[in-house]
Amino acid sequence: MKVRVRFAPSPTGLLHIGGARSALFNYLYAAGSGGGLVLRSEDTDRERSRVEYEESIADALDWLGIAWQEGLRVGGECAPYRQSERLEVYQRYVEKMAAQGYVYECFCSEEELEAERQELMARGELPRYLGRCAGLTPEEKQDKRDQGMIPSLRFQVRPGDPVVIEDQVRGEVVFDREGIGDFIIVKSDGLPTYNFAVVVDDLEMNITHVIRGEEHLSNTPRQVLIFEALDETPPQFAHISLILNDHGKKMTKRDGDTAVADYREKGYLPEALINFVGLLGWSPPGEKEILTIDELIELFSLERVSKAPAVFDKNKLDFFNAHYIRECSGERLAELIFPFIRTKLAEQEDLSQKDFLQGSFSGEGVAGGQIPSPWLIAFAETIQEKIKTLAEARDFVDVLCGPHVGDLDEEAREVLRGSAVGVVREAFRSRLEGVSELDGVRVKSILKQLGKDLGLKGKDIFMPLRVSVTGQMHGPDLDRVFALLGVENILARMGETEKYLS
RNA sequence: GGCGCGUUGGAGAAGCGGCUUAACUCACCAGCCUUUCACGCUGGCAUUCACGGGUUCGAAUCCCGUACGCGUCACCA
Repeated sequence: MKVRVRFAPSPTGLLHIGGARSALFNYLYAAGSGGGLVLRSEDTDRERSRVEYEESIADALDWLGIAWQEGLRVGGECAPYRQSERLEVYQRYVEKMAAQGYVYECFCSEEELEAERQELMARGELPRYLGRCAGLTPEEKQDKRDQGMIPSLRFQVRPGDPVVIEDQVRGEVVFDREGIGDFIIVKSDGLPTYNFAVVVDDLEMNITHVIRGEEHLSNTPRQVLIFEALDETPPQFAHISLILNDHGKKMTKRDGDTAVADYREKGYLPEALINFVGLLGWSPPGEKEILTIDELIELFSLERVSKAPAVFDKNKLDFFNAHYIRECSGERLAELIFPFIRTKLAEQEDLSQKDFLQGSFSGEGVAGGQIPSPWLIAFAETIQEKIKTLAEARDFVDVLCGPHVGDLDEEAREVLRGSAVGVVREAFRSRLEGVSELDGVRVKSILKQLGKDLGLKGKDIFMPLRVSVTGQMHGPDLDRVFALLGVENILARMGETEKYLS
C-alpha cells in the first residue's frame, strides 16, 4: 500500500517551529517511501480560525521547501481540504455511528459540566463525563429543545478491553477505557470536534501514517475508539516528542521567536532551518550533520526518532545558518542580502545613483528575479564569512559604503596616535594618486610595496590604515574593503580621521 | 490528582548486554594559521549514563521502585 501522510494544522496562528518539524517529518517520510503528503486545514474552531493564517502557513511551507502533492492550494481527489467545508461528510459518519447506537445528544450546560468535573477532581477521580444525558427519553429531549436548548453530540464509550496503540516511536501504549468519558464529536454549532474530524478525514483521505506531536498521544485512544465504531482500521501512529525552550518548557509564543516567519525575517536561510529542525528529535545514522533536504529524505526513518523531548538551541541554528551563508555563491548571497540592506543603502546619499539600487536588478538572477550588480556581489562576498544571519549585513553598510567614517572608540583612537601612523598614511595616500580603479589584487600589491618601502611589517601598517579608513579595529580583509570603497571614498575618509593624529 | 510519556556532558545526540577507560555536532576553553576579526585546523571539555535496588560472569543498555520534568484530562486543535 502506498504511503500517504498528512500535515493538518489548525489555522489559528503562524506556522511555528514545532509545526514545521511535524510537517518536515511527514514530508521526509513520504518522500523517502515514494508516498504523498496531504495538506489539510483543521479549521473547526470558528472563533480562532482565519484564512490569513492558512495562507501564511502554506507560504511558510513553500519557503521551507516542504512540498505537498495534495490538499490546500493544489487540490486533489479528496477535496475539499478545509474541514469547515466538509460538514456533509462528517454528517454521513455521524449517521453511520448513530445507527449503531454510538451517538447521543447532550444538553448539559457548560456550568453543569464544570461542576461535575470539579466534583470528580475533589473526590480524586478522573474528571470525565459520566453520561448524564445518555439515558434521556424522547420526551425529555423534546422538552429541552422547546426550552431553546441546542444539543451537542456525544460518542458513547463502551466497556471493553484496554485500547492499545502501536506507536511507531513510543512502542505499545495502553489506555484504559474507563478513563475515557463519553466525548463530544459534534459541537452545538454543528461543527465536528477535532477528535472526530481527524478520524473521518484520515479515513476518507486514505492516510496510512499519522505523524504528529506528542501532545496528541493522549487523544489517540478516543480516535481509535471511533475507528472501531466505524469498523475501520486506524492508520499507523507516530508521536514525536515536543520541542522545549531553553527552560525545558514547551515552546510557546511567549518565548519570542517561535514562528518560521520570525526566522525568515531575521535572515535565516530555509536550508539552515530545515537542517536544524530535522535534527531536533531525530538523528542521522552517520556522523554527518550538515544535510540537505534531499539527504534528509534519504536518511530519515521513524526508528531513529527520539522519544525524549528536544531543546531548541539557537546556537546551533546560528551555526547552520552561518554555514549555509558561507556556502552561497556571491550572486545568490547578494540577492538574499538585498532586501535586508535596501533601506540602509538608500541612506547613502552619494551612492544612491550607483547601480546596485535599481538599475542593478535587471535580467535573470539565480533566484529567478534580477541580477545583482557587481558591486553588490563584491559586498556580499566581503561580508560572507562575517555574518551569521542575513540581517547582520546591515551592520556593514556604513562601514563599507560612502565617504564617511563613524565615531572612533578609544581603542581605535589609540591606534591613530601611534608614531608611524602619519608616515604610513602619507605613503599610502601618495600611492593612491593617479589610481582610478581599485581591485583586490591592486590593493594587495600597493600595500605590499608600501610595507617594503617603509620597512614596516604586518600590524604596523595595516592597523593604522584600517582604522583611518573604516574607523574600526576589526573587519573584513583590507584589500576587499579598499576595493569596495574606491579611491575617492578612501581619501575622503582619511581626511575625516586626520584630526585623530597626534 | 488520574492517565500517558520521558530522563546519557551547557545543548542536540550515538549507544540496542561484553568491541565504550561513552561516537559525532553545536557551544565553551587552549594552541596553530593570519595584516585585524572571522573562517579553517589541532587539542581539551561525562572515570560516567537522574537516583536506589535487582537480574547477569558482565548493564548506559534488561526488570522493579523513587525522584524530577513534560504532555493530557475542553462544545481548542
